[in-house]
Amino acid sequence: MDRPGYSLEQPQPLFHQTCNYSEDLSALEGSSTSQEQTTEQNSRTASEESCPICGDKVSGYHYGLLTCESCKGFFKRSVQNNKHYTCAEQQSCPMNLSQRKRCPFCRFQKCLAVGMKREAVRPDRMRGGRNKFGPLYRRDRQMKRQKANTAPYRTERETTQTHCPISPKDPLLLGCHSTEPSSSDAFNVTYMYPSSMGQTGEPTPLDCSHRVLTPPSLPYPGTYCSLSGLPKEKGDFFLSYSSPSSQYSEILTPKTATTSSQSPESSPCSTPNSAGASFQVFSKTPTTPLSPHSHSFLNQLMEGEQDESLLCTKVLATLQREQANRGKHDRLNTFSIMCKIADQTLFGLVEWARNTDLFKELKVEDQMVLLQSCWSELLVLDHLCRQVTYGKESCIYLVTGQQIEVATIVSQAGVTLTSLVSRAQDLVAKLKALQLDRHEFVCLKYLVLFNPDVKSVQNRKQVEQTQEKVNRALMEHTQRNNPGHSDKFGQLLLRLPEVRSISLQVEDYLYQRHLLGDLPCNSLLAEMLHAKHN
DNA sequence: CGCTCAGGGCCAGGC
DNA sequence: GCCTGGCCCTGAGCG
Repeated sequence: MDRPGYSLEQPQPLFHQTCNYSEDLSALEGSSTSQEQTTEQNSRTASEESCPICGDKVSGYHYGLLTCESCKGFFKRSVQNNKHYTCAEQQSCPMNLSQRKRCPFCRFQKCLAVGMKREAVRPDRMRGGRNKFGPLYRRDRQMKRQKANTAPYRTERETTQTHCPISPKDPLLLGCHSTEPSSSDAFNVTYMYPSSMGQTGEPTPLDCSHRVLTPPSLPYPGTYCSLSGLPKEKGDFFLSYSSPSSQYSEILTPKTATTSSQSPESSPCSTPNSAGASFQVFSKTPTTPLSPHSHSFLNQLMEGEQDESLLCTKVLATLQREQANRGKHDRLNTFSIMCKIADQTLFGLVEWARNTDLFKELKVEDQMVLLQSCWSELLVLDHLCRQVTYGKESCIYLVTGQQIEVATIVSQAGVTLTSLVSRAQDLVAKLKALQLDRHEFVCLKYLVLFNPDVKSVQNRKQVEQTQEKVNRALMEHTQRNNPGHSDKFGQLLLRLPEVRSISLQVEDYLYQRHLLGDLPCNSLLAEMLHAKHN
């Protein structure tokens, strides 16, 4: 499962990515005033940084982040002219100075993936002035200045010890610099770090310059690390996802089809599509051209896909913040960490849904009831897809890039959890056998989301029509791309009741833990559980 | 009120 | 004829 740009031989520690824009700034010297220094630092910062899309020289902030002049122009033209590109390859074309012109599709996807904002392109084409991101740009600069000012300290830390700003004993968040597992480890977890982590693990809103996004999210294996906080008692372990402390109502309500002024990419939690690369492992991506209709519709469905590396970055950053805010003796236990991870993932899924054009066409009330109905199924589907994509047969692959041996979980978890794990693994095996590809996975997500059978949906017909449309697209896609496997479409649909069943079991399990007071309050996960049980 | 700087327009060059 | 990308213009916001 080699992936371009990632060495399997030389695992790098977490947060090893350095921020090249600031490394040498500490060496600034002379008699300049602090203000002059700042200006100089800023100009050097901008001029020395490379464009996160193509690596060219950055010319300033454009549409949300520091980019080169050419990507600025490309992005502007693409948005202004409402371009719809297609990729002749596997939607994972290399993007650099010499190859950026080859595939506008991948270039545009990367623009979105690194955080360029469509809404920063003015619909009225008015010239001049400042956009609404001004304050963000300023904050970004301030943070970079801070990084620049602390460069010597940071560099020293990087080379002497862990790169993790929090407790070096933190089992889940610690970079695996310790090469030997602690003897008290309950589980050994193979760490596979994302390359896109910032130095501090705190992604700044606009600072995408130190991210390596495409090929994205291609973690590399690290050394073994411990999960010393793992269950002392059976059942103190939960398998899948996590979410942030944001309030559900806040997340869901602001956007409607007509009032939304933000494009999908504007959301701090949206993770625009670069899934093409994330799914390279399938390599069974369409080789037969689709009909223009289903091709464009499928592409539309794919557009809002989350980028795994960004999600990973966000989840890790949230976990680190959480741990950093806690005392040395107040560490999150494993179950809480898993809940946080699930909470973050769920947050990302809600963002995904909210940002899809089809979903935005629904009334907010319908959006809410649909999400409240299917959130756990989306989580399960997401988990399954991650396993199909990255997971080894005997391991559970977490969104954080970590792997946990199934046997270890089974040996230490309670009955319910063991059952959940094995059911999920069975389903993973079936999906692997079916050679699920990313288009199919996305269609399944839509089918789960647009469920006309949900009670109290007001515009049932609209939901039904969307589901039918996706259904048709999925059927056409599977028929075209699997001529020798005429029943793939039916087989895929047959997996959905299993997903549903597992998700109900997950909900029950979580609710039980919630009643025991194990579930972190103030989480989207808890809110969703409450919404359903009320 | 002048300066900054990010978005828009223009246009030569390349394909 | 379309796309690219470098350069310049514009003007809101800030000090």
